[in-house]
Amino acid sequence: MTLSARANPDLLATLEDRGYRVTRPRREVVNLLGQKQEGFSAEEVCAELPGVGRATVYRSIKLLLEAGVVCKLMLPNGGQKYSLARGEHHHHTVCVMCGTVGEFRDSSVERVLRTIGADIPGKIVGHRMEFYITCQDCLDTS
Amino acid sequence: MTLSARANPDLLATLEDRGYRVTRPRREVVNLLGQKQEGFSAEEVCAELPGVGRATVYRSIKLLLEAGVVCKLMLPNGGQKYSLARGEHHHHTVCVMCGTVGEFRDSSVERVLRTIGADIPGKIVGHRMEFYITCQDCLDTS
DNA sequence: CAGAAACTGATACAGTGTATCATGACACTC
DNA sequence: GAGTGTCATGATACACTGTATCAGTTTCTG
Ligand SMILES: [Zn+2]
Ligand SMILES: [Zn+2]
Ligand SMILES: [Zn+2]
Ligand SMILES: [Zn+2]
Repeated sequence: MTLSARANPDLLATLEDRGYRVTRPRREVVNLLGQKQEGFSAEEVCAELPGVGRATVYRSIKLLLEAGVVCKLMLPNGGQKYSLARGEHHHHTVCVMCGTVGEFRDSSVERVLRTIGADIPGKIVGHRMEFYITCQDCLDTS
Repeated sequence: MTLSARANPDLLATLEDRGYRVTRPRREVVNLLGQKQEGFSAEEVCAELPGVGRATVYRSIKLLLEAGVVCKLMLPNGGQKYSLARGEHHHHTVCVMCGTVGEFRDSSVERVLRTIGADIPGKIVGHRMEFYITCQDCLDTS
């Protein structure tokens, strides 16, 4: 298994490559996300970018999601967070105490998932997997 | 892997055992859910039970969730559905076309997940996993 | 049957995301 | 560098799912 740490992709270039215009609001969103090492919520981004409309923040995140450079995480309570996708297919851990997001890759999971997928009737179009944890910091603090 | 098919638990008895009162609204909710073989949304239940208040429907589903006899599913778009939990730990498939929910168990996944969990710093408190599919019916129809 | 405790449901609220649409900014050509 | 078509913005309103409140009702226990 790989606990990740790798360089951020150039989010702005990703948008440009996909034919979207480079605008001030998009630059601001993308710059902010580029700093964020942990997961973030859309509202959090809105709050930190008062110069960018809420709708635009949501739209930008959606574009980045579709481009595959941002991923969406589901929390146990139904909430959602986002996280930069640095590189290849991976999955996430979320601390249920503090919300910190981690990332990991594991080829054996993917292999098992492929095996299961072969037994499921119909066509697999994707999968989701998250670990809910109490992170070391939260364990230490309590 | 096991593609499931098994008897429904007695939902009402589950609530009773947990010290909750047996009331008409709860009976109605529980009876309806007992029929539902596929996933369902909370609003769908509300619509089918005009004699039960919306809040009560949500509250009842929450109690059944906590009791572990109902599970929550996350859809790719962030939506949520629920499904009866017939028996032991399992995971779900959701058709992205028609929304039909399936269920499967697989011990090798769980084994791999335990292995990964051992490498993740912190304490694992749960996990989530869903397959998104296009089901056979939807494939046939298109 | 009486009383305490739990439950209900109408309503209002909260959180997250989307639709609308008039206005403004971008990129490209000349 | 100005002109122009198209795309993007953001204020607002809306949609959806779930929760908080609270007066009034039902259930259970004794
Ligand atoms: Zn995977
Ligand atoms: Zn933590
Ligand atoms: Zn289907
Ligand atoms: Zn599992």
